[in-house]
Amino acid sequence: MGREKDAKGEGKAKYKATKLKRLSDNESAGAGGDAIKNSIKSAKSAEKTDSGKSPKKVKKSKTERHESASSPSESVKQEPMDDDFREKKKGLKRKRIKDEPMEGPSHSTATPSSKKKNKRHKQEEESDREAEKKKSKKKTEKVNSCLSQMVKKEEGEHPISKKPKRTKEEIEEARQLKIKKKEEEEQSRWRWWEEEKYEDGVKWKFLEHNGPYFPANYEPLPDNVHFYYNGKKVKLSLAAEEVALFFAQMLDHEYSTKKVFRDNFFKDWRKEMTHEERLLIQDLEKCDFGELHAMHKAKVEARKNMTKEEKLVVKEANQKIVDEYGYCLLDHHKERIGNFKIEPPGLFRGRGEHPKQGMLKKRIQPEDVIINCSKEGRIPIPPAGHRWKEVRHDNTVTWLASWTENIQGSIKYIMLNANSKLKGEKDWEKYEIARKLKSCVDDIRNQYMQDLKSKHMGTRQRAVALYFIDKLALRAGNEKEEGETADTVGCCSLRVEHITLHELLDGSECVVEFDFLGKDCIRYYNKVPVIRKVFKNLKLFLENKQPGDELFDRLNTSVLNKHLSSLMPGLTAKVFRTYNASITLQQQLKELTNKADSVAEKLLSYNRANRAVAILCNHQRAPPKTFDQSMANLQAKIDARKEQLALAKTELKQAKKEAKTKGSSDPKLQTLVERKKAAVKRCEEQLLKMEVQATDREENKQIALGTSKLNYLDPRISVAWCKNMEVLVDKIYNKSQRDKFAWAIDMTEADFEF
DNA sequence: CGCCAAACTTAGTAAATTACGT
DNA sequence: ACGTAATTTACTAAGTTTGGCG
Repeated sequence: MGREKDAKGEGKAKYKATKLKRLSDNESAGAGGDAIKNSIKSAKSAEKTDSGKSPKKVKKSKTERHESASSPSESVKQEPMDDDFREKKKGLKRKRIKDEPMEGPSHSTATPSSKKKNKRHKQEEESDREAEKKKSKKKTEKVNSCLSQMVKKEEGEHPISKKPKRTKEEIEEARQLKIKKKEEEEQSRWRWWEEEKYEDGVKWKFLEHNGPYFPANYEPLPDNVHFYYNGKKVKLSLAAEEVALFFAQMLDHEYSTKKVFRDNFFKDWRKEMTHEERLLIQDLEKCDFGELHAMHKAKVEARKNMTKEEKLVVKEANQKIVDEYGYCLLDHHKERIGNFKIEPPGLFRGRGEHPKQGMLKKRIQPEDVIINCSKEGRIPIPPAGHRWKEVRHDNTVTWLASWTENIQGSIKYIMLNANSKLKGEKDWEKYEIARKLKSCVDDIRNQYMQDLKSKHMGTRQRAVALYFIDKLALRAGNEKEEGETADTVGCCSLRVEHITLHELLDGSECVVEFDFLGKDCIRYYNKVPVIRKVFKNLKLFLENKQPGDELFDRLNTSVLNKHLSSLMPGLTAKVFRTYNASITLQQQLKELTNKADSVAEKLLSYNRANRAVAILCNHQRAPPKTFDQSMANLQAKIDARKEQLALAKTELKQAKKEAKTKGSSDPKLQTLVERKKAAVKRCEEQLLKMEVQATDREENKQIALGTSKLNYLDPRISVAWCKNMEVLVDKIYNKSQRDKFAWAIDMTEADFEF
């Protein structure tokens, strides 16, 4: 699929370096920390979608924010490092822990884990290798018989006795079962982090799966549902009807009213029509999808109103699909697949002002799909009457199947779940690289501070960009093809129109005001005091440029990353995000939590530390639909509780008075006093808890914590914190997060330092 | 070396499920 | 027991980085 590439390079105003200014500031660089002090009310783009070319369109409705004028010089505190992760990525071998107690260069923290592991898993103490073999055999069988087992299991239990309330024993039994299941799961978990890594690019030795799951074929409309054109009933061909229904289903959505969306849809829809249909249907405005829309709504409603039994049937059917297609066998271990379903056809909805919104995302056929698996072992069977596009056996990649999507012409992959070895190992490695950056970040910062004074314009641009990436955790910012995607930028692709320089703003000198749309059209708005050298460079970069010109005209991500990797193997722009996120969490946790706090308070602090990171990384969310409502509810509850507390207090006083006057010897009165005291205390605690909750929720209104938790924060920091603070890991990680971070939970001791 | 396809991570939102208060 | 709110999972778009090729 040829993507047309055209006149984009044209506009690059190549900037001639003017004379070099000697700048005299010598503040040191520093990152991460500052942003935290920013007020929580970060600006979610009011006009998330307003991305147009016109300069500064976005800029109007900024929430006034007063940045703390914290000097950028307070750099992140450095901890002594025991880590010496130094060899090149490629030759990385992980030592088998039990065999050789590991002075392994790369994963210093694995050592403590081995100790613990020995403690915890005495049962498996037969020779490691033997156990391995046994396990894998068992697993293989398990995979095959998995479905039947599951069915059996359910039958075995008390088939959830219809309505009758369950007896205490039954509840207890269920609980026991849960515990048992949990243990079983723990037992069968693949502890890949204790195994040796494969050489170089090899990702697996054996891979077997059932191929992707295809969405059901299109069901034609029932006879009583019609499409009308220009007021006349029109029976559409199957293909055209399917696409019409896609549109009808979106009629409630705002974007079905957008011009670009409608135009794209109509154009693509017409491509699906027969010649006759195309002749007839020329104007979208004359199309009446009313009955299709109504049918869809009725279906949704019906689904909602299904009885318990019906829902159970659906659930079981889904489970069956998961059992059959949701797992693969990778090097003798059963692994969950992340996205085993082929994406169903529909109308493309990009984010923000996407030029391709509304285009038809086509149905994928087996003939479009490439399968990747072992040569030996079963090869997935394509759906009846079909064949695969290709079957290949490439063990240097991690995907099981792929296809090319028709909107952008990019490849989509079917890959493993986050709790798999392949994903986990990579994740671990990511954090090790970030920790390595910790050990040399000072040098790198000194270097780019020097480079700010370089006589080469390119070098200075690189230095300023790096300063932003480090201090503000901006993304690298690849260039994008105009017209293919929404107009968003990152660091290297910033344009003149995205920053405003203020010699003096809100009492701070040298303030850079950023306002641009980043990934997913999320607005980045920030006013940041920078060091003078950076400020002066920026002024220089802006000279003789138009708002639409690139700020860093001598720089792109590839230049930047090449430079970075020369400073430290494995270093790229995004490592700074990981590093600054993780180091910020660690530092904030240290600052905010006390061992003496209650669990609720500790968790609030954890959330706050997490939030500091989310703010740094600009992870936003739409305020929940019901936010104001639920906030009001909570407030009402707090008020009610306050009243109750007041009442309890007067009662206590009353009781005390009585106890005093009517002879303090009366034990009944004494216990009454005690009881009232307890009530007051309980009330106070509950009130505090709710107030804490309210604070937490309010502060979180438009901040998304999940993204940083899942992708930027070294889980070992959190696990170590839990150990130190005696907080259950379950309190901060839910089930799937615990699965994803199983490696960290298993290997991390309380003394872990990022 | 620049360009582009490939591969993989990161991202927000919608749907589904579970928890919770009445 | 039931309806609502909160949480979790599913989904897939949108980034970054690498490496091969002309």
